[in-house]
Amino acid sequence: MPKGIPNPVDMYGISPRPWGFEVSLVRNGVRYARLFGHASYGGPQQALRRAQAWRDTIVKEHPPVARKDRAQTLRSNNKTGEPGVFSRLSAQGKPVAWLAKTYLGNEEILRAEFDLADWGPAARAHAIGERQRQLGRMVGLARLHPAEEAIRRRPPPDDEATLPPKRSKSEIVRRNNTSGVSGVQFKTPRAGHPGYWVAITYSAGKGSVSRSFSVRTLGYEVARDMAIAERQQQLQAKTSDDDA
DNA sequence: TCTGATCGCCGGCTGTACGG
DNA sequence: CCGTACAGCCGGCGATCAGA
Repeated sequence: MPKGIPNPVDMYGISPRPWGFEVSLVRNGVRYARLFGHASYGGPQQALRRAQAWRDTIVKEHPPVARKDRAQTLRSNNKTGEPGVFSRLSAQGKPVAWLAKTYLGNEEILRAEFDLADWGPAARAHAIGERQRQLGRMVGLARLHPAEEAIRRRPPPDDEATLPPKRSKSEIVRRNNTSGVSGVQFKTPRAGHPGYWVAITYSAGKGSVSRSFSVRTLGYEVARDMAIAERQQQLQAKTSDDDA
């Protein structure tokens, strides 16, 4: 998707990633971003639905500013101190008239001009008053994306609870995992060796703890099951340490 | 110990709206 | 018609973590 062109409605604020989806929205200069990995949310479809649900809550919690408010913020290039009010100069650089201008939409731009020749020094005040009347016709919120308003009106989905909860990193079985259990590996140090099962768990700042279960003494199945049970214990020790 | 995957964070680029 | 601000989209960097 090229830059600047809005995403399709379903994908508003959502960028596909090789590993999942990224949601990124900006409201009033504040950025709201979160990542939804395939692995963490139980597959591409579930990750996308989680991403869309989170995007929708952000859209609902942070509606765009009212167009009327936005139109009244003073810009850095404003010279008159009054948004939407400016003067027209003659070829010699002398003020000829005061103008009030308000952009209501593509087809409707309000303009009023107060010539100094007709109004004298009151022309500026008239332009300011006219600008206020013009703002009275400006309604609605700033348009951010074709999908934005529809999302804000949409009721929350009722099936969100049926989606699987987010999994922690240690629960994720990686694509290159060969045992089917994260943190559990089967190792054969050399040809002819019957091999052994290893349970290994990493904790930040404390390094890894691991324990091996020999196939020669326990048998393949028992060694594997014991390694899986050991991994469970390692995860429990890790999370209880985190709580402490 | 090395390598690769996940993912949090940040900033650049660009289109649109709007003032001048 | 041009300049500016804002917001969306995109991509990179680096930390964390687990597999090899």
